Amino acid sequence: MPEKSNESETARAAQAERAAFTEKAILDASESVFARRGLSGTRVREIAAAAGVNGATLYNYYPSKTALYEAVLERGLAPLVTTLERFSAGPRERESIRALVGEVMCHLAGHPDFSRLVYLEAMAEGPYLPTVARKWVRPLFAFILGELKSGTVPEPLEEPLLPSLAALFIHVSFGHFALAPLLKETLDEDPLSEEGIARQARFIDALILQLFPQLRSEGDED
Amino acid sequence: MPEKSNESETARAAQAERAAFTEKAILDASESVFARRGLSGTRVREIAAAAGVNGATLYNYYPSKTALYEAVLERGLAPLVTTLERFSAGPRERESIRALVGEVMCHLAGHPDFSRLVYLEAMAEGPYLPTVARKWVRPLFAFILGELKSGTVPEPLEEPLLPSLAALFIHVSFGHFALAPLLKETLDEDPLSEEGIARQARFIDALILQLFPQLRSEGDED
Amino acid sequence: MPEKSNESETARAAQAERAAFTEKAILDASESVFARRGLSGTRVREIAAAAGVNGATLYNYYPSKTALYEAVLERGLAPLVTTLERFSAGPRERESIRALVGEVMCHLAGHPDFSRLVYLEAMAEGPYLPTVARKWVRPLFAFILGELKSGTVPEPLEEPLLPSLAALFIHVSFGHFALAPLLKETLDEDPLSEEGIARQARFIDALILQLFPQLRSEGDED
Amino acid sequence: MPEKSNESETARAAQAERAAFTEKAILDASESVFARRGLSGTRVREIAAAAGVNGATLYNYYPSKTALYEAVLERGLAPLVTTLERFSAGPRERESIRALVGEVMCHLAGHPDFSRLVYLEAMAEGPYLPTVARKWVRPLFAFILGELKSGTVPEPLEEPLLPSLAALFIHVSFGHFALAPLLKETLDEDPLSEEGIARQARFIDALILQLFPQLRSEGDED
DNA sequence: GATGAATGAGCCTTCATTCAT
DNA sequence: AATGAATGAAGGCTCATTCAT
Repeated sequence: MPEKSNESETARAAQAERAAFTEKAILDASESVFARRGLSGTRVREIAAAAGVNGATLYNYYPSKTALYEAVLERGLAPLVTTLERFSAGPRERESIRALVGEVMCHLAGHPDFSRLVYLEAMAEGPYLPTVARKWVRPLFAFILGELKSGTVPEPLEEPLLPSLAALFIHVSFGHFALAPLLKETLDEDPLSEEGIARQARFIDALILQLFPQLRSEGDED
Repeated sequence: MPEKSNESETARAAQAERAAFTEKAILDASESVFARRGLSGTRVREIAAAAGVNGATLYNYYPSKTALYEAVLERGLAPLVTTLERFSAGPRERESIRALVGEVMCHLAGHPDFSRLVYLEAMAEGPYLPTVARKWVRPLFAFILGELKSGTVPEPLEEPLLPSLAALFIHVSFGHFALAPLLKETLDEDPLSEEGIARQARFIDALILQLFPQLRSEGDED
Repeated sequence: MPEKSNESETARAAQAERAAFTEKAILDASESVFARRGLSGTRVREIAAAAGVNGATLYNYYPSKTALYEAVLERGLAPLVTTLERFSAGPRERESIRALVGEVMCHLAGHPDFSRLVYLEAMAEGPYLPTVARKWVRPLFAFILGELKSGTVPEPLEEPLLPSLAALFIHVSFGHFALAPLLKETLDEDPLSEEGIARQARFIDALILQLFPQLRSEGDED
Repeated sequence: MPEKSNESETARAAQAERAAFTEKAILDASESVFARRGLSGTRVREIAAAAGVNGATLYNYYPSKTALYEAVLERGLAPLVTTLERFSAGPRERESIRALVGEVMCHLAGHPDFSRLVYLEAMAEGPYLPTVARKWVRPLFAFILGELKSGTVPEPLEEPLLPSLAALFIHVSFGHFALAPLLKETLDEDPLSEEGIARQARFIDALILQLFPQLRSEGDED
């Protein structure tokens, strides 16, 4: 009996591991396909093929295509939210924005398809847009605007333009990933390569320094 | 007899006018729906409903949903291409970029859905992406980079970052329209309102001035 | 006033002539297309194109595709029925069957598509099949069987096989036209050419002579 | 474990059997409907209904209506081709034609709809006509004509009429099935009944004997 | 847990038909 | 009489989803 119990325990553990593996494959495949085709444009069979499983297997993990989409969205959003909360709760330093944008870029580098999901959802005016706005964009804007007001914004960027300035940071970070295929087709290099992402990160840094000259220190200028 | 000829001519003209009206309605509706749902995500019946015609009527004007999509893309792209050609052929002036971006923003204001189409096509890595890149983005980058190299770029923006700088102009113009629903949900105003578009145009202007201080003159500063 | 009357009379006559011309074009086109595609398989636009008129024009002459089909069927059937009636009413002669088959072949030569219509209708078990059977095939069989019984049928063709013998005449006449495309593809000549039709007529003649030796006379044997 | 393996093997076999059953039902239903309505005239929903499955299920087995049509054609044609090849390779005997026609009639009796398919395809001048001609009719004619030339053909059937004589065998075999509905409507019995088919076979036999008197032996005459 | 078979709903497209001119 | 524009009703085919194994 105990052996049997052991056996079944071992078997159960193996099965659980296998299930976890399958689930991750499904989520990864979903993220990739949803990012390219959108919710209504993706076919579950395409996801299944990309995940290497049968179409029916998806339904052992998620009750519907929509639920799968929500899971992908949630998985991509959560770390960003956490990061932002950490920054918001932490002490304000002169270059908080630079640091935050750096971390965000780093996260997006690991999930390069997630940006597209957000853009797709925005453009489709989809049902998850309010959630994304509430959980992520609104706090982000609050953080940035808080920084900006407490800092000194250079003359030409008057007060009413500050939201556009905040949005700028989304454009150059998320937008870089969203537009990547177009840029790749235009320039002769892949914006999603390590090199390309690093360069965009440096660009954002330089942009910030040029926009807020008071942030410059000796270390930035070499 | 001349009356009869006149009659039938008039009748034919009236019919042609009606057809032109219907075709424009179809194109406008298509632009709007495609921009929200993408090519594969839109249902022709939704376009037909938005255009106020029967689903079958679409096929009297365009042979397929795809052909309709291409027509919308072409209609949105052509004026931009023309504008860019005019600027490229014309004399270089100090603030050519400002002027060009201004005109582009103005065109986009009239076709606020077109930007989304471009983003969707980019994210889907669709079959028309190469065309968009070749006809529009590549010349645009050539123009901007030509300006930048001839002008003086401030220190932090070193040479390898120039493509990112060029892309910045797409992000703040097209990106503004593409992300509009998300911004609307986040801020409490519509980025697509006349006011919102004007403000973004002013922001771009200010951004340019801050990035290229040598462009500043007395007129810009008040 | 009288002139005007004359004018309008002339005009009316011209219009009537034109209408008659159009109607014949429509019927001819219909016969050709129906014979190839069947009732449900033909598209009215194809008929219209073949007739050189607009699709809507058909409806000025016939209320529906079905009505057009009936008209074609009737037009092809009527002369055959008339011919058969003439033979049935006329005096019996030794080679009545030979003469009748000859006339039928002659009519079919002028309407080579009509045979296919009959075959299509038969194979589809269409709604006009009973009509065709009643008006044409039943009287035809009655005539042939009347001849056969009055004549002497050679030994191997016993009584119960007589219907098959009657059907044989349909097979070699109508069937020749119906199968023409297959025969053309198989042999290297067109069974619908004048030469091809004449040869089949001769074949039928020879067949009859071989089946009913007592019909032979000196004239047939050279 | 072996039981489990057995179980799953059994299960898989059962599933395969079920699939084979469904596929046969689909093919049978297709043959029946195509034979009546032709390729363009049949609705896949009608086939599905006749096969007792959902319309979408058809596409689990065949990628398109056209592919289904081709499969039906192939299934009907293959045995005939095989039979003919056997006869062509085998020794020539006096009554080869009689025997071949007998076997063909026997096969057609089992697939009474197939003849109509061939006729429909011929009349429509469809895209599969060349295939049918090349694989079946051409070899058949070659066989028959080979027999005829080696044998003695009676006087009235001169050389140039031999192709018509070969075609006669198609008319009386395939044509019997194709025209069956019309004959049924005309006579008062079903040509597709066992009795009807047997009688037509006997008729063909008698026909041959009457056309080629030298084939007669004592056995045939009683 | 995983899968092949099956299906109802829906999508793009075509068709026969109508109507204003 | 003739036609271009418009449409309701399918038609072929796909898709997300279910179920038995």
